[in-house]
Amino acid sequence: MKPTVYDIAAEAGVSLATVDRVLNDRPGVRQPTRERVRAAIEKLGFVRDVAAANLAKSRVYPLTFILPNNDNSFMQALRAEVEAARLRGPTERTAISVVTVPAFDTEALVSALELPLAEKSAGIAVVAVDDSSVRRAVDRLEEEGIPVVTLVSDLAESRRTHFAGVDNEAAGRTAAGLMGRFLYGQEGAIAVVAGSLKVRDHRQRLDGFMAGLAADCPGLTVLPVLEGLDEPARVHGLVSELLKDRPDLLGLYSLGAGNRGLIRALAERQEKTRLPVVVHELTEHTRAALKDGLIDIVLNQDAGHEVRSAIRVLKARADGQGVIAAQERIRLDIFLKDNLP
Amino acid sequence: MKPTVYDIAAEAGVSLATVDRVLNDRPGVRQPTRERVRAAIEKLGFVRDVAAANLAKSRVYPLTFILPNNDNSFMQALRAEVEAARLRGPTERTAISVVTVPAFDTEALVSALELPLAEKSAGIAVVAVDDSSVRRAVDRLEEEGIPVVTLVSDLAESRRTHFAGVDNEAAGRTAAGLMGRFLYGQEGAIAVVAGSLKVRDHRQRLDGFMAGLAADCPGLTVLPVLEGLDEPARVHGLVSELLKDRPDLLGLYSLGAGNRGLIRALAERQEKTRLPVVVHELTEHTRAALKDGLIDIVLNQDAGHEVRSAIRVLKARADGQGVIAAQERIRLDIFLKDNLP
DNA sequence: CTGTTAGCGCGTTCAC
DNA sequence: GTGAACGCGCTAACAG
Repeated sequence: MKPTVYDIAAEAGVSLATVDRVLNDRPGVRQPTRERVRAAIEKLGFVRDVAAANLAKSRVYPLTFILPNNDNSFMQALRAEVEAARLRGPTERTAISVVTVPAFDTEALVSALELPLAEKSAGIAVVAVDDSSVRRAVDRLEEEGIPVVTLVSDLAESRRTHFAGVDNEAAGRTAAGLMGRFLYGQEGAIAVVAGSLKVRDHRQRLDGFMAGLAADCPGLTVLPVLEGLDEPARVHGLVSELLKDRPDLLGLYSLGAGNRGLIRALAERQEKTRLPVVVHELTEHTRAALKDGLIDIVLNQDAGHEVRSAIRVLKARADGQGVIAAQERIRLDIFLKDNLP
Repeated sequence: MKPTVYDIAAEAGVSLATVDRVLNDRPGVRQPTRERVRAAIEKLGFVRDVAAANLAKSRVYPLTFILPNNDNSFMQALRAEVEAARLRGPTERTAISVVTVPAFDTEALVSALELPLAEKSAGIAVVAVDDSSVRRAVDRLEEEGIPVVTLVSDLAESRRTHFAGVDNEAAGRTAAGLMGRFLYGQEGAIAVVAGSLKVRDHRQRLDGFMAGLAADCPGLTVLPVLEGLDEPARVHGLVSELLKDRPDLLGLYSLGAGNRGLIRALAERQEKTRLPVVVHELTEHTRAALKDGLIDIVLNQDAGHEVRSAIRVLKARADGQGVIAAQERIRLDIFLKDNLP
């Protein structure tokens, strides 16, 4: 039989309450007594039943998700996943509240991270904007003992507990690796479309892509990066022009959003020569374009996994438990038309 | 406040025990009473607290994993993951027992699936061999109410509750899609190395590969399949010979195990021409070969995810709960040297 | 058929 | 400092 607190109490010759105090690191126990209890726990191999503890405490984990109000498909999907998780709250003992802030608005983000708001939470998940004021706000929360998980976009050098997102530099390198193999031996130019290079994940993807290309594909050069601001119309304009101006283009890597515009431009393209295209995020539009053969590869991060992972990590941190590291690693999904979910 | 069984009892004007009987579909309640309770549950939006129920029942889920004794890296990893899950048992209320059977031995598998053994289990996970006697054994267990999850390798047309593994046909198609893009426009032969085509997953991968190639790559043909029986030495011999005989070979797809031998043969290869290689399963050896540039792509299934998923599904089925479908989908991981975990 | 009651393993007042 | 006793939401005997 698994030992319980009773067994510990008996073994240590103390009462339940004392065992409980030691278990939860609360004051009111003399050092020697504390040691005796510790020894008993060790000796019997006691592992506390978190479910029972939560029942006794009627514990719910009040969690706060701070999300930007971007309206691209990915952020919509992310918000939908958070909402789905919120609805599962009763079953999972979570009470999730969602705070929406204007995209890329550092000040708004910082005030959402202010202590008074956060204090009611057992943990916070935030799509970070990489800025020193945000970093300070996050660090302060961690110092106060409120665990923070960055979601999708990380915060460099901060004390956040965990990052639930993909390695964007690796994503860029992977795009380069694929592109290089698709265009093996050829010489010429590749175009890159980004949302904005002020956003950390886009920057990282670009860095990874450039590094990968430089290392493995001597013949390929990259045209000046087009910034489409993640807006379909703008992306459409930029890419249309590009395709017209550079009929010799060898490949295209889109590392931001707004791919609806890119796909439209590709569909309108006149030349029927081969043009390998790699984009990010699986949406209704990129899925269709993949099937139609307009694009070759979609690199994706699973928003559902990211949200569920953030919740698991926050809950675990909230009561000092460990997590299964491999389970919390967000992978870079690579989709061809052949392995769509 | 979330309604509890007490609230239901009060609302329906019955006692706790009656509510409990209705909740658990146990006999001893007249139809009208049953209806009243049902109505109360509906009205108050009661959701039962599984954790509390499990606590009251001191429930543990006795789970049985039936695994083959193959000694290739993947099966070793799978067994290690099951062992890790077994050790987590106390925390997750599971009691996992492992039964090891000789690989590809249908009879041994069937007797492991016999009722007497299975009866002590709340659920069974099995690496299936696709055979009608196995199917019958599995179907009988399901009829008896013991949920069965197939792991890694599925059982066609059976009643198993769930398959925790990748879509192998999609994997084959994906290999073809990548190979076709790597070799765009070229004409010539590709070689395929399998373990044994008697194994369902290998067969499916091959079918997918052939179909994909036929559909998208008119210039590429496939040489007669080499069967390496998943043994490194044998694979080494076959591939060495192949590379010698066919210096014009365009690409190589290895859909089985024993890749240690394949990698050795590649390392010994004289010609320095390009030879795209796609293999399955990320192991110590394939990882190293990926880094060294001997192989280009590793298609992988995450054994840890498969095991954890099987456990979640079996637990959920055991008490009639649902699962988050997206979470239980085992994806095909595609690794380049650039996105290794 | 239905109701009463005592736990499951743990946390938390309160007294002592 | 320490302990006894009750309750969290639910199940399982045992009565009635």
